[in-house]
Amino acid sequence: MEPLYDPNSVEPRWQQTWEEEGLYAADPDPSRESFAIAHPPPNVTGDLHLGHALQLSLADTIVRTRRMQGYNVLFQPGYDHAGISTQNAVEKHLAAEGKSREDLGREAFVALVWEWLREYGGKIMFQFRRIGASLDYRRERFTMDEAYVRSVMRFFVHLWNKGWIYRANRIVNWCPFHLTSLSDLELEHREVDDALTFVLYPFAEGEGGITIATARVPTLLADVAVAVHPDDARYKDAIGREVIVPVIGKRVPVIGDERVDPEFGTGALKVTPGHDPLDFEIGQDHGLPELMVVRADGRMDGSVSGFYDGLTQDEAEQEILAWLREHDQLVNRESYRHTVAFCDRCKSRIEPLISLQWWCSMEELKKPALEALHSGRVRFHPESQHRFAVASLESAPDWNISRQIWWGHQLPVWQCPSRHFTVAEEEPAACRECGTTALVRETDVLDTWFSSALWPFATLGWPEDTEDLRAFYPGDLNTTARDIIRLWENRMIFAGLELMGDLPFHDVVIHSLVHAPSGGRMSKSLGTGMNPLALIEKYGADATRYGLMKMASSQDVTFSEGAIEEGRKLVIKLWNAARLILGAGVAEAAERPSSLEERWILARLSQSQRVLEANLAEFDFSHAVQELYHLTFDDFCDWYLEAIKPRLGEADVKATAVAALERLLKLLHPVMPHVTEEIWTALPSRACRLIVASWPEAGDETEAGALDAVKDVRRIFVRSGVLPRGLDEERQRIFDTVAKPERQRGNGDAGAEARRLRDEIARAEGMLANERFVSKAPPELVEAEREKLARYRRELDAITG
RNA sequence: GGGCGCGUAGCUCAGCGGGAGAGCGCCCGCUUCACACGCGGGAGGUCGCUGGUUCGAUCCCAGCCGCGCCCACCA
Repeated sequence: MEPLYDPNSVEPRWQQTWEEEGLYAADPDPSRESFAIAHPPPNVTGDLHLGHALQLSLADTIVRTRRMQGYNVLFQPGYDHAGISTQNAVEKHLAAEGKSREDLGREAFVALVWEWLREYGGKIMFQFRRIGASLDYRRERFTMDEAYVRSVMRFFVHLWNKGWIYRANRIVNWCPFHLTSLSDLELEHREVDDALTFVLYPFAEGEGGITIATARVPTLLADVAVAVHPDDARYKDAIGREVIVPVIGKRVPVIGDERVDPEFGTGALKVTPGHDPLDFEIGQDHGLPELMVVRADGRMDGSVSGFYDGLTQDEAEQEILAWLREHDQLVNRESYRHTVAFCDRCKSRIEPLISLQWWCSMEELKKPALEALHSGRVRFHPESQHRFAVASLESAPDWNISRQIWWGHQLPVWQCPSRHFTVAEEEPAACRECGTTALVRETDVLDTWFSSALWPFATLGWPEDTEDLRAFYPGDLNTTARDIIRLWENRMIFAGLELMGDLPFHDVVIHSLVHAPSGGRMSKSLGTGMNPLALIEKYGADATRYGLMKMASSQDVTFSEGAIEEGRKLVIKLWNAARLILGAGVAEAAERPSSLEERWILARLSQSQRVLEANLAEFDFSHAVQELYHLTFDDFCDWYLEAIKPRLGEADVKATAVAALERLLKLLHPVMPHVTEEIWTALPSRACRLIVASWPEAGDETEAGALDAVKDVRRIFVRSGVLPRGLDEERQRIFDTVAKPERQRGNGDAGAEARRLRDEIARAEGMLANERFVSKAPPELVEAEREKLARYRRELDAITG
């Protein structure tokens, strides 16, 4: 074995070998229990970021463990077409050439996206390979594959036939750049400094008027009422009267509505149902019309009001302010900081507009999903996220499934001139109602998450009844970040229950979000991103996997390179330990312990394995990984190897060491697959690749504490410089091999340990002298304290003689 | 405004009712032939603040203070 371990030359070699030898491959095998993870499909135009790397490391660790445990494992890879995101990326490219998608037209633009994807898309799978993710790459799927499109169409038709899809005018979040509606979940809210303008609306009859406060002056052209709280004494008499909207001179009613906050502004609200969600609701309940004065592109529309057609909103605002000043109706204007919605993809300010959209009713879909969540048939980890998933599903509003963009799954809806809808998976020849062949397809595309919802089974061939589906559905686990629980997790759950009649998985791991060292969110645009490939190049994939998993303890975690450095240390340490054991020549692997330390390390391996298995079962990756670190460093290397080093020439000692190393490698493999496989090939007894070797049976742990007494003895010696007396032969030997060098150096602070013991004795005596402690504390605790006291006294005697 | 979470050694984090821990960093000593990518030792914490429960609280409860993320129609 090479003295120096170079992950960059070893790791890619194994990644290639495993894949070429078909060890990642999952094929239906009725003789074995299956274990399936449909890995979250990244954006096809995406790049590997830390979140992916973490997510992959966690899932791959579970996957590799399961594979070794004999399960028929499917780890499903693929991409998402990612609607707006991808369209955006391509449009940016176009913009660089001074073109827009309108210049090309829809068909040419979509063709360009495909072309662009062939060139720039799909890079991320290479990066997935580089981190060692054991996905079945033969099965790569894309949410726009021909077969996948059929699944999506089937889903839509299914929902339509159930009567759950409908069309309705709603106020939507409109992105004036993308010219599409966005769901609430595609927004980003930011604080903005605006002006709050106080405008007088004079009464139509008589003196005076009502002053309203607004942050969006131009929309007053679309006002249809002024609303006040019904109990607001200031305006009690105004309800039922009419006021005149400035500029346009229109008479509108004053209405009472409880949704008006009397504390805000003047307590009077201008009602603009066409441009504000709250106003829309109020308008609906009061039977008011919905007028619009802002166009889809964000500019003013004069067709209704007769004013400012084509002006920007800022220009219109200036015009209106001038008019108000002139007529003495501008009461006040103050600076105002509030949160405003922006498109989370292009950062344009959202326009609330009324638009005709397609919706999917959640009423029936969410019932079985909620039942599954409540009963725990599907469980989110940690528990707090389970509660969040339940709450967000319970309150889930109807799903706006249409988007007015070009890249995506076009709705399978055709309309005839008589406005009949024909919904079908394939293009119909004629209108289902009137038989005309003059059909026009709906131009909207589906929300990206509509297709994502099918990921766990569309990738297996649904709606066909495939062998893959029977073998790998339902799956087992999904790993994701908590920001897409509502977008994706909940939807996969109800889609799976509805279409497959079963859950897509029973466990959902909500992993940590890794923040930049500066504390904030990691994001490329903020310049706080971190490239995992750079880390892999610097430290190796094994170390990076280790480090990321070590960091993944609580819900938000600050990135620390030290954790990865620690992983690197562990890799190197393991490598050198293997060199020591295997360096003396070939030997068989057999557990033939003949001494205390040998029995001890075998017991420790079993004990540690149980801890590891328990940690993984709870998806506690951070502790799992730390257990492995201490097992390897402290116990295996610092104690066991140091103790047996002088006797490694003996056949039985070496055979046992090789056997112990084998078990250690198996436990480490799921976390650091490459270095362990590399060492494994040097073992004399290997019968197959480590990646498919069988997971060990945890054995007897009873000897795990056997060396503790020796460790204590050594500690006492090192600190006091005094050799304890009365060691048995076994301990004396271990003491001589491990602790002796210290004595020869004459290191240690003589008497320090004795002082420490005297302190301990005083503390224990003090506790036992406390009557309330002795009488009220649990008896076993008191007894334990007595035993400690006795032990400290014995240790002190051993030192001082 | 609501939800979730976090404040423990210089840094990143464990521990969560009975003796303050790890890794990194720092200091001291070691080129002992697996590993200086190493070994051994050490310094360094009123466990955010204030109350409460308890014989006992870093740990449980309440209230503050600070920080992060997610969500939200106060115009």
